[in-house]
Amino acid sequence: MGRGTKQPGTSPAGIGRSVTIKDLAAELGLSITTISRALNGYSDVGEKTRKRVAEMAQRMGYRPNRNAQRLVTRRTHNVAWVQQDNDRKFVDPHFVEVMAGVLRGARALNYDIVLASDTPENEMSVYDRFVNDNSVDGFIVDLPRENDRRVSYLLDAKRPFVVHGRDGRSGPYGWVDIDNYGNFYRLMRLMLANGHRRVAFINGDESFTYAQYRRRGVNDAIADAGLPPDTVRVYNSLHPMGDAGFKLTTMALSDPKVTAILYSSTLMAVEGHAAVVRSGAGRKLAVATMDDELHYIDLTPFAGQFTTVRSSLREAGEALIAELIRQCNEQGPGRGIEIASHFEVAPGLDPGVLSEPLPAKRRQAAKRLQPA
Amino acid sequence: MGRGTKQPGTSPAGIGRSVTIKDLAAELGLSITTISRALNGYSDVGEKTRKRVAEMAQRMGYRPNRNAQRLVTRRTHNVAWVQQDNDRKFVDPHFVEVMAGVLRGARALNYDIVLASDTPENEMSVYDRFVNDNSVDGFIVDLPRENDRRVSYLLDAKRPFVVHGRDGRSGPYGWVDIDNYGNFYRLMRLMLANGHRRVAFINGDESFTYAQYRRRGVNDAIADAGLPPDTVRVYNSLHPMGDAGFKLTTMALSDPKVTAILYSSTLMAVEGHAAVVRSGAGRKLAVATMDDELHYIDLTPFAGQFTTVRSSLREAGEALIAELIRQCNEQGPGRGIEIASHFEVAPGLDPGVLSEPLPAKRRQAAKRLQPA
DNA sequence: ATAGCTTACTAAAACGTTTTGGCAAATCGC
DNA sequence: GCGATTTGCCAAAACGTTTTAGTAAGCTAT
Repeated sequence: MGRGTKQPGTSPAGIGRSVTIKDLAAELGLSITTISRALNGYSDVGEKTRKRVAEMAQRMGYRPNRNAQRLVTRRTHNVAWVQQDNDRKFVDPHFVEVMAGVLRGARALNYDIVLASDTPENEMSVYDRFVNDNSVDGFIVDLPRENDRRVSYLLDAKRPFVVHGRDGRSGPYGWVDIDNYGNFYRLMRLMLANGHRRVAFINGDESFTYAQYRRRGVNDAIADAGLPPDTVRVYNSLHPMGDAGFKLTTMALSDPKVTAILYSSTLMAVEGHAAVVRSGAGRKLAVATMDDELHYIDLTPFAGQFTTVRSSLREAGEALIAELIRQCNEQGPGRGIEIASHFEVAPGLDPGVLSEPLPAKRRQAAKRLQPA
Repeated sequence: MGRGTKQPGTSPAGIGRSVTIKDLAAELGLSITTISRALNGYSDVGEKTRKRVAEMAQRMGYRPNRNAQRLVTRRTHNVAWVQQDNDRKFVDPHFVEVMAGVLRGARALNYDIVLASDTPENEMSVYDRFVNDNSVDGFIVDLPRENDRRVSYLLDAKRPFVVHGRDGRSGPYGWVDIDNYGNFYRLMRLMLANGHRRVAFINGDESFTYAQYRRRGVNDAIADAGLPPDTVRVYNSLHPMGDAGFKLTTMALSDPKVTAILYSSTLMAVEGHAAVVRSGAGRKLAVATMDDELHYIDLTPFAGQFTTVRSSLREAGEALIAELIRQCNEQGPGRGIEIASHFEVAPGLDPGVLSEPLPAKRRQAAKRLQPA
């Protein structure tokens, strides 16, 4: 046979054919059109027929072939989540919390998540693939940097997407975020109002916007109180967690004037606690932390010792997928959604200043990184 | 118009059509057959033609429509991972490590992961959906229980799948696992050889097989040493982490005879360490833990204090996807793959007994839960 | 009774690939 | 130089849906 042969080895998998719409049509003596329209709830199918079709579909175990549906409707009911695979960021356990929310929301709305990872050198190629091969309807973008390339790309490609966090640009796009700026502005103001004049701020990696917002909140609170910039001392944990909490806390405490520590993550606060206990013989410290409600780490051993501002990463996940699917259905521009945060002040501190609003000139600071 | 209308509201999304194989054919004056075969590396296309096609595809930005391919080939290049959504188990951060490995392997082999969650009451319906709607080629099953229903179902449905862990059944199926039994047999034997006669074992949830294997390893080591069963005292952490480590350690230490603690997870060991420090004023304890190389928790603060047996969850993830894809391509039964573990013994302990093999009668114990 | 409307159905086209079964021209063996 | 083989291409069918553009039968209003 002069038949052509293929080099790359793709062949088996996929079990024998299953029940199709055609089988139903044959069995019921109806056209496939009617079957399809009956099953999809169109009004031009008689009640009796619809019932007959539904019953037969049930009886024969009919399941529509998703790929045929996707081919013709150009909708996949899948959305993509691309994880950075660079050994450092990938493993952030916050991811799991957000994903839990996304999955829950997706299930409720009949979507699935397509998860993939990129290579750090070649970040955009995965997005490029998904944008062009019709395998997803939209995207979730996590951990944005300032003016994130992924956001630019997806805006350009006019694909639905939602960012977890904000990338600081001024144009409209879909995002879900907490008020990082406002939370840290308030946390810092709380410390200042309680007399602390040397605060260690253990922030995350400031190449990500969430950490930039937080830092600006802290700095602005100091400026607005008319205090010198060195009232705060910033330490950056480039590793999202791990030793950072312990080491950075030890470093911070080497300055004997420090009376308060602000953590950008609960896990670091917990790790740092060991350092506090170890080093500070009798030293009294005010500790505050942004607590993302990591579901698997329990703070009860530290209850009453930390001031926390909490928000739900699961709620964020559910909002992400809901907004994304809304965009898929309605087209139109993405919307921004802010997730609420709740303060819980440690007993020693006077919470008075927390209820005061942010100064008018700071209202916009929470939204953009660059001046508009 | 008497045209039928639809009740459920599905409509937009999906940008205008893109370059198809037909466009290429028209542009080049060739048939779509030739385009397809050129692009897919068949031998019956001339070299010149193949080059022309490849160049034009590149130039016009052609990307095959995955859904059309999937429809006709019955292969999706997607595999499913279904997470339990029950608020307790979902958030296990070990998941992230395994997933990182799976994603890396999937990328290398040109697959994507479809992630979904189930409802606890209705566990099987997601599998049922994926098995019947042609949206995935195979499955990854995590955290098996004894004679896991998911395994039974997928064996029945004759779909490719790989279990992370073993479900204890005797028939062949695909799995990737560490030697939980052997590791804990050895860990316990090490403690006994070093004179410990009252050991607290803080195990995981024994409704999962990994914890059952570990417990059996511990029990058998005691039996083989001719010691009474109450040489070990088992505490179960139903919550995979969180307060468990702290609370259970405190409980365990209330028995003053305890001289060694065996942890089933590094995170619990780390949490427990706080309890050890707090309660045990000068108390000397040997601590050993199964350390799954959680990438984001750094043990350097504890280096030299713990005996650990480590294995790579990433490696497990990569093995999972590789074995799964092998099954998809070759059909045939699944294979079992064991991931290596490495011991690191704390300075105070004599490691002598570690190099000795397991007793012959125990060789099979690592494989099955039920007697064959 | 009849024009027009509604109800309940359908045949055929389309979605974008891969695969099947050829076929004409070029090359080879002798 | 001639039959057999190889090379390089193609038309058409198939995958399983949805959608378009109907139509025939029954009902309604006059």
